[in-house]
Amino acid sequence: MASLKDISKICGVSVATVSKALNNHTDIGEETKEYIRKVAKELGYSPNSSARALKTRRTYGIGVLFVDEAMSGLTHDYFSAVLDSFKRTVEKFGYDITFINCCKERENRMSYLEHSRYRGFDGVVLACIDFHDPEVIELVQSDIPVVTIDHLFNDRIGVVSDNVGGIRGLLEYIHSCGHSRIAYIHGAPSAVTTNRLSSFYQTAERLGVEVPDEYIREAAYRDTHKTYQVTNELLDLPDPPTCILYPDDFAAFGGINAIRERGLHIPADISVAGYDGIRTARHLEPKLTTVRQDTEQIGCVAARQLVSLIERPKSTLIEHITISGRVVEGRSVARI
Amino acid sequence: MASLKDISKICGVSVATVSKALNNHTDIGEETKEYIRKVAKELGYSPNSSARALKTRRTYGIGVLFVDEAMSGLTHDYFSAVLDSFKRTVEKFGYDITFINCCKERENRMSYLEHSRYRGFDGVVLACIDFHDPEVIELVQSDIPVVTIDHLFNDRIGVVSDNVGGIRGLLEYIHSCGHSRIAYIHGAPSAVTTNRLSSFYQTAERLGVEVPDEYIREAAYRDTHKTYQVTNELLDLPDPPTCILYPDDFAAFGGINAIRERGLHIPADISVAGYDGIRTARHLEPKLTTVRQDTEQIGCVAARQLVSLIERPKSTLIEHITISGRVVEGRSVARI
DNA sequence: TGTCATAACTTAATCGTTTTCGTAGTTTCA
DNA sequence: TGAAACTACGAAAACGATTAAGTTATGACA
Repeated sequence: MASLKDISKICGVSVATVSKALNNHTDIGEETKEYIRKVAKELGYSPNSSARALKTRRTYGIGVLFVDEAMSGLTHDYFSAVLDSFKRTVEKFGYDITFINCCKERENRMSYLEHSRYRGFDGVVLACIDFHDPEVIELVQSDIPVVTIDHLFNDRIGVVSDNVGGIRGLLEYIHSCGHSRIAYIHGAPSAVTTNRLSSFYQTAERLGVEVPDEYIREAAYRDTHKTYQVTNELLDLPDPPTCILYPDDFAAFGGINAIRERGLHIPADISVAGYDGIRTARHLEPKLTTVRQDTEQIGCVAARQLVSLIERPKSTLIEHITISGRVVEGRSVARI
Repeated sequence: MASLKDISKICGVSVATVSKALNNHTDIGEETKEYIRKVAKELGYSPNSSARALKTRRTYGIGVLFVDEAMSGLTHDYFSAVLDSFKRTVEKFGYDITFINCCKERENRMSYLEHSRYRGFDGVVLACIDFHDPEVIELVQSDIPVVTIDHLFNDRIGVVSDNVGGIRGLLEYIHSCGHSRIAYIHGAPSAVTTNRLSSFYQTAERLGVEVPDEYIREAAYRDTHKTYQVTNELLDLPDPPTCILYPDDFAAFGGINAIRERGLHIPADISVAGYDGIRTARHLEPKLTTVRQDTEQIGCVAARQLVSLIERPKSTLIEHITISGRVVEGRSVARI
């Protein structure tokens, strides 16, 4: 409530002096500063970020855009972990995060870019979204500093999980366990999916593992119903796989349920593997063999890159950064 | 980038006219409005929320404060579900949410209240936090509209899950399955814990279920290690329980692992129940018997109350609202 | 002693909006 | 026909902060 003007009146100095004193400029006397700080504290003064932003054109606000096909919102295990790390990191630099409004139903809503301009975000981070959406493209191509997660644009900074390496490692591990009939239920088409899928084929070929077409099935990320269904289809094949890879850990639960409903046991009768390494999967039986994505690192690196891009645009390299995950050996893949 | 001034120059009218035209005031001619709107669109005009906030003293921003003892941040299943619902609801009313900085390690950080004033939040929502923290109290007692979740203050709006009814229903169900040696591993002391615990004792007494002191143990919410340990203690008792209640679903996983390590089966050898009804628990085996909290409703009601408090302070009742959950019958409690 | 640098302020403009209070010009109506 | 009422717009002040440029007073130095 108290403003610089209030303090200036009490202290008998100009508003400018108060501003400079509180911002610790060098051209204000030490005792004056002390006095002003004391009065400011007494009045419970708190700066007004709106006024400051208006003048300095910096809000210290970062916009977060996240939409996944399943509309999980904040309940998305992988994203919420990345975001939490991102948040903690930018907060260290004095930034706050605000969500870019993504409900497309409102009449008279703003586009992502309009919303970002309205709020004056210093930068935005995009994750898990439909990167073909014209509104997303518009935002990415704008002059607002942007970092994308899990999708790359030519001339923008992007942080991706090492999907190629992840699938490679996972497949190598499964192969080393003695499996050669390996199915892959993958997620809906996207850059991530493409990378994982081609890594799957490539690695399989290198290992000499044959991949029949009917072993490759499309489902969707975080969709337990689809994986439940597709798993049943795979199990009904005349020559069913001995191991099934799922789009992610959560989606794997759907497959696991399908398997168990048939009275089959994991991994005795069939092996399964997930992807992500979500927290919950670490505490469950059978402990899921999966690729743990380094969400902490992804969020942190994305944050540092974005802050750097905002504060030192000239000296910030526009690069694509890959964060490697690691294969987590659970108990869901049998050695045969 | 374009401002009202830019538009006013091109249109040959005053800035005031442009402002009023774009805000659809009645004292501007229809054709003038049309023209101004057209030019605004051509220039890609977007209002500046900072300037608007400075003048109107309304940011349409809502602060979110959330800290739990396990520092789960956004990865907290229960909270993230509530928050997601809260977010969707306030967005419908034109508000955006921003996190109140909660990392207490920074030198020179702002208190929760200072941060809220700095950002000029129109209101704040508090959840799952340590309500004894002086900073939290300071924020709650301030003049900023506030809604608390899962904790009640006398003269503030609060939305709580019906913990008393939840535990009652759960215990009644378990009792109806034939159990009478029921242990309760509860969370760390808090209002929520107190309610659940007293409901447990009350219901047990009404049902004629005896509760030895050694059946009531303290662990912590979302802490699988503690529940793992305490579960072992319970199982080592000369007269172990036939059913164990856990602080929440996630914490239950720790107990489940302890049980399984002893070669015991759920629910054949021992029954367990959780609390929360988190998404993941719906897809797991054994499907956990639990109390599903209505996170959708909690978030939505909290949001509506807060918006009402902001926009119609006089006519908004300061009330405590209880949202009831429901017992979800899984397969983790045996009928004996 | 006069000049000049330095320290410690102040003045005033500005950021982009909103809003109150005018003020012309036009219409209505007795 | 003249007063009253409208219509459509403009002038200007404010919101709270920052900052470039200007202004004193003081001390240093040749």
